[in-house]
Amino acid sequence: MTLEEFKGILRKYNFRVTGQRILVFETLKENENSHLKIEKIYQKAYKKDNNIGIATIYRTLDLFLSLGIVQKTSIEGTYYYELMSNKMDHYHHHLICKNCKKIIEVDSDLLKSVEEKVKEKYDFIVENHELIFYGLCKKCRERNE
Amino acid sequence: MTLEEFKGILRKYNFRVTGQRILVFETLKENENSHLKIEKIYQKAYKKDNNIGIATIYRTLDLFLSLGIVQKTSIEGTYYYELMSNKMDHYHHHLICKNCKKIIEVDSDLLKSVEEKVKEKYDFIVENHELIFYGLCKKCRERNE
DNA sequence: GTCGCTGCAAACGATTTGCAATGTT
DNA sequence: AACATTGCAAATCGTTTGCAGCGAC
Repeated sequence: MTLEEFKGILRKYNFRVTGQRILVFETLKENENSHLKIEKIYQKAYKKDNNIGIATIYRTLDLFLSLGIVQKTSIEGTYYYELMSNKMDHYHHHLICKNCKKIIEVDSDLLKSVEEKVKEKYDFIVENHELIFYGLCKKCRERNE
Repeated sequence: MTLEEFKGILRKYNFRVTGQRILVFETLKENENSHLKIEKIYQKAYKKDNNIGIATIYRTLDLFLSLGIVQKTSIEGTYYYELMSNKMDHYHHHLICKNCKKIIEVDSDLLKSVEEKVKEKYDFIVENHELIFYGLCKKCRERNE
């Protein structure tokens, strides 16, 4: 999503294009492959404009969520935010390294066959899922040898 | 896990068998197939003994967690507790119905082949995982027809 | 009798809210 | 000019902590 597309979404729904909203958008954009907690987003935004308040970060992220601009993921009790990309609509998995805590994004559809089994066995139709694998990434395995 | 086995675990590690610990254990035991938030556990325990304080619930659940008596799962920003059963050690999935919010436990190992793919593609070794499917259970589909 | 455990209330951290000032339209 | 948005500080919520008294051993 480009900055202009982003502004377009705000205008389309009659929300104002403010400096703070652009700031938060750009912060997320610059960290497109990370997963940031609210506090981290606030710190990064604050560095660029030390006038922004944390309440604005909360309100802005809530707005972005309701407009489908960001996606939020709950991992071990805290929420992480990332810009929505179209690939992640249904297929959204994370690998979390126990050691370095890095969060790796997985974008392929690993679960099609699993969802079919769930339908058969539990008569439950899956619309979305959240899958987190905990383990060790390559680097951390090598470091521990 | 029986009450006597539970007391055995406490004694084994030199923790005292108190009325409150038994109360929390029994509350979890009576709701073996549900997933309860802290607040709910407190309410249920409070009904049986309106002298118990919520701080005790927090401390007791922390203790149970460290002793492997309960398992806690983070779902959409809050933690849910349930008595540990041996089947759930590695294979622990949940189906959450969007409509009735019921949480259905899945105990079969659906992900063996997926974990192999993760190893190949991301060079990441999975030690544990948390999988949540969001969708519609049978009852809610019928109700909405 | 010792000391681990508990209830209470105060403290804490994360999030939300009310409101006057500001910025976008 | 109208009013949506913001920063600030106070309020609120869930969780943790310190401590005196109680209860298990």
